Amino acid sequence: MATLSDVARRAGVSPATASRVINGSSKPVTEELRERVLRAVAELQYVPNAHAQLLARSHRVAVGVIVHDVSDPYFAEITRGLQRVATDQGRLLTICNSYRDPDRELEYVELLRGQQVAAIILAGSGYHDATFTRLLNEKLAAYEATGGRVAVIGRHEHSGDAVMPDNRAGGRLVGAELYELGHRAIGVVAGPAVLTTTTDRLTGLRESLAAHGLSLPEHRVRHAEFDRDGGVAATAALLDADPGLTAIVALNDSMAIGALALLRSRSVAVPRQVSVIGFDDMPIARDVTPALTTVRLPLVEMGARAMSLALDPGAAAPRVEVLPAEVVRRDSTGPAPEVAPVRPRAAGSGASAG
Amino acid sequence: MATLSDVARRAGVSPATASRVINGSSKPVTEELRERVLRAVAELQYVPNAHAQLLARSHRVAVGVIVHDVSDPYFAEITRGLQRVATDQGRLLTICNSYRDPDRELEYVELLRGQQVAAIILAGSGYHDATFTRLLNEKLAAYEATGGRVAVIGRHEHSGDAVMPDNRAGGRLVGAELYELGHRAIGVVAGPAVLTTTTDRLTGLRESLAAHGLSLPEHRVRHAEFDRDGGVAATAALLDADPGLTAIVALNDSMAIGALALLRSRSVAVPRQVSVIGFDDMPIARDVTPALTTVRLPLVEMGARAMSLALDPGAAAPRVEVLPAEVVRRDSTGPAPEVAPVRPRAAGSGASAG
DNA sequence: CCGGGCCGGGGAAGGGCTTTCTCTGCGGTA
DNA sequence: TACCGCAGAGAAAGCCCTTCCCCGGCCCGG
Repeated sequence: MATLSDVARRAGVSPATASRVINGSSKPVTEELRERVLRAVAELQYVPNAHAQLLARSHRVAVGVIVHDVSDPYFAEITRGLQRVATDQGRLLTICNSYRDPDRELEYVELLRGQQVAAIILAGSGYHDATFTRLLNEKLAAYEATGGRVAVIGRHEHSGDAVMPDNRAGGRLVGAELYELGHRAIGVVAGPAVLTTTTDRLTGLRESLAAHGLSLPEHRVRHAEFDRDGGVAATAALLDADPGLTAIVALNDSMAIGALALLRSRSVAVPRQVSVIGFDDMPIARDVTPALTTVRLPLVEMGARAMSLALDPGAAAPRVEVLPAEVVRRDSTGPAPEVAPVRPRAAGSGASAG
Repeated sequence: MATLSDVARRAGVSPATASRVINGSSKPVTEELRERVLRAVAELQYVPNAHAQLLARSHRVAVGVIVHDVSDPYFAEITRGLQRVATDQGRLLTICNSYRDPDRELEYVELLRGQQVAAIILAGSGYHDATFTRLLNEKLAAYEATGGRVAVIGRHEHSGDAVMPDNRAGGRLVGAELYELGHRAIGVVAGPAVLTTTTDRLTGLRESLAAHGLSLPEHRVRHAEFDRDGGVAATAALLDADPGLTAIVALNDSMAIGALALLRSRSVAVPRQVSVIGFDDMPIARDVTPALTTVRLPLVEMGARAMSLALDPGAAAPRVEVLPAEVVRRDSTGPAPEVAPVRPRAAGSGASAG
């Protein structure tokens, strides 16, 4: 690789001058030398060594984000928001996928610290795991102690700047929505119990049902992976155990899509026999059939806000921005049927399917 | 930030020894010093400066990939394959989104070069743009000249190692499939004409139709963005101009989903009135309604192969791996209806919709 | 008893860049 | 004419780490 001194030598100037031309330093350089340098750069196809630059420069320009999985639309949207603000401020964004592995998450914090990023953003649910939380907070504290900035999205456990989607309120909206439609036999297709996002949404849902005197027994909540196939599995388990359900709450849209797939495979009409409601409102939600009723979270906005917090010098007190959830009514929910709606697969005859 | 010399000082050893302990060098260090160093590392929460390490070490460990957009499932799948192989070989993957902007793509090549990556992988369609192609090849050549490795996915323009999905054969499969089902009035919802992926698929389609004596007039091909909304727009234009179409070919699945959405909004039954076929087989294809018939490309495999090529020292001759396409029949295609199937929105009376 | 070889450890030279400081030479002012 | 100041260029000191090379002990063999 050509180096700066190669360029300088070829242009017949000192490395200092070459550097000044290349970086557009404030220090003036005569037009002639400037041109000689630029010509040398072009001829040698010179590209500065980014690592050497970072080492020599004082201020850090990159920002890191740790998500569960960018190819999950939920994080893809958040990342879009992060990216937008980062780019606006001339910063590079490094994306790390933890694939929901807490250990990997810890490793990535170290990695990003080693990369000298200006800020670390943690997106995605936290874990109910005291040891992990302590370890993570230690690492983050160490990072912050050396001037690093930290912002989190949707995590209670960190005490600094945070953007919080109102998962609990969203859960309440789901409960209210279904209650109004007359549903009383409600099953929940939930993500891993260890994720705070799961429990927050569930808590909200329970709260609103409780307000109407309904309870949500444990056997009507099935935990599985937070993805399409998890949704299929949990829905199947739910229906097998309790064929009388009239509504299924999926705690995210991916699972809801799995639920729809399973219901279709069992020829259960949605929403005539069973209503399905999701959570997040990812873009594909409007394109499945029936179009998915869901709780919308302002994902892009969440990303953008988090990046702004991370790049802002930071107030003394931690800033927490709570972003509201709202119901988006589409075609997968409807009034509860009046008769037992789901026939067990084996059963062949009987009951009109009004 | 604590530095290596901080650690060394605290442990009462030289930086050289500290470095050896931390990196597990082959040079032996007595147990006592080793422990002192490790304790100091823990106490100071020391993390090596990755940039300094890269500068000091000779060999490059990171690999860069430039995709159009990772949040597009097509690239998400490819990236998954890349990632898997990279991780297996202990390498870090840096992902860059060009958002289909050729200039940004050029910039990212420079950026990755500056980052001293061991290899650059270009995923996603090339462009019909001679100037851009020349510029890109120059930059890549310069990179390769300094020992960098390059592999491309689905691009003809680069002469080195490549993984090529067989887009043209895939196009032919689409044509054959629809012809067999009796479709003669076929419209194409195409991506930007400037992308080679678009033209390759189109060429294949034309070939197979021509083999049956059919032609594909220009007005039955509508170009738009390669995404859902592009699919909506192009399908609308197609149907408005030519209500007699019995089949719509979308040149990728995102556009196909847009096509389905538009058809649904116009109450056109799929596949009874109009068949829809996509391309790529992204995961969501099976979950839309009707489930999408499409041409499957082994996306993850493509990524994995490309990374293997990139990390392999490389033969003298460029290696090109062509991966086959195959039709996945689902529910969005069916026999062509016998009577004119689509009534213009405005028209109210007439023709039975058998 | 002395010299060579080996082992554990440190000194110091980079690696490529930025930036401060220094130096030169010029123009302007008294 | 003498001096001051400044613009423009270069020398060199880092930034933090790795690794080559060397050094001092020790053990062993001659």
